Amino acid sequence: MLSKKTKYGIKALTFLGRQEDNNPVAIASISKSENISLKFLESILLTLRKNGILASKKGKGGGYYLLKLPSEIPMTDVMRILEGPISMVPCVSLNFYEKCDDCPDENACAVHNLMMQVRDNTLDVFRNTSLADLCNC
Amino acid sequence: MLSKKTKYGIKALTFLGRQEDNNPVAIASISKSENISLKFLESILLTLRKNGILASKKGKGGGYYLLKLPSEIPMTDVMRILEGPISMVPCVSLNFYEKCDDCPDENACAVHNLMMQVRDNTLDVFRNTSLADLCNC
DNA sequence: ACAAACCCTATAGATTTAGTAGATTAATAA
DNA sequence: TTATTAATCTACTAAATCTATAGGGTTTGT
Repeated sequence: MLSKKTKYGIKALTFLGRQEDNNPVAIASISKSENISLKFLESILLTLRKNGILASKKGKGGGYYLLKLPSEIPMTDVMRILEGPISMVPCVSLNFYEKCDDCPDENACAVHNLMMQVRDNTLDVFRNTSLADLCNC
Repeated sequence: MLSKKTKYGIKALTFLGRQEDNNPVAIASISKSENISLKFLESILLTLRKNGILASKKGKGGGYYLLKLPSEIPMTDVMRILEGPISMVPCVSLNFYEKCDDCPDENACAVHNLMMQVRDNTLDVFRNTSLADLCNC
């Protein structure tokens, strides 16, 4: 299941991507528009900023804005930052690999081989989708 | 992330599917072979039985066995029983649909549309894979 | 009698989803 | 220059839910 953190994060990014200019938008403004708990959204935007997706401006007239063009933000990046690994098991993860302790041989593991396929398909979707694609729908 | 419940369940099913005959196999036997906590496995096999995948026999020589041929058990069924919905958000789920309370219009929701694609791809994998496929690897 | 599944309860730990309180920074008005 | 206000930032807390077991007793078939 997708966490609300990720869901809200994507919605916030889409909201920012749909702005005409790229001026800072206050958290409260996004929070109201997208029905997201303000303080929760605050922490989500913070992690997006720390990971190079967003930038922020403090003080009056401040807020968050995109660091790149929506077309230059692939959903793989967003998903990995917010949700973590894209694969359903660590033993097939590209960026978060971890060996299973209960599994003597990965290549003989039914779960491993099945989840490889799922990962490949899911990865294809995220790789071929940028934030810009989400903004136009 | 795939829960251990699902992972163990698939491993147990694969183990059963690889048996030459379809005689009952004791939980303890599966537990040892696949390195799965006995009591946890117990509850997993129980839900698989209640959902028509497995049958059981009590007493001496008893255990669990498959109700159908491995080739007749699609992974969609297994996943839905053990893991629940295949989609990452309830609002794109076929079998576990639920409306989002924060979302006024599903068709305009970026998350919704993205997750539809992911669901379709994942579903394809599970639909085209039966337990028999997992047993041969 | 024994061996096996069955069933019920509890629980420690992790994760998720926030809420609360206050500090810091920057623009603006007096 | 100073005060005010609007905003982000930081840290702590907390409720709720989920996960992965563990324990113990019951029932049923051989």
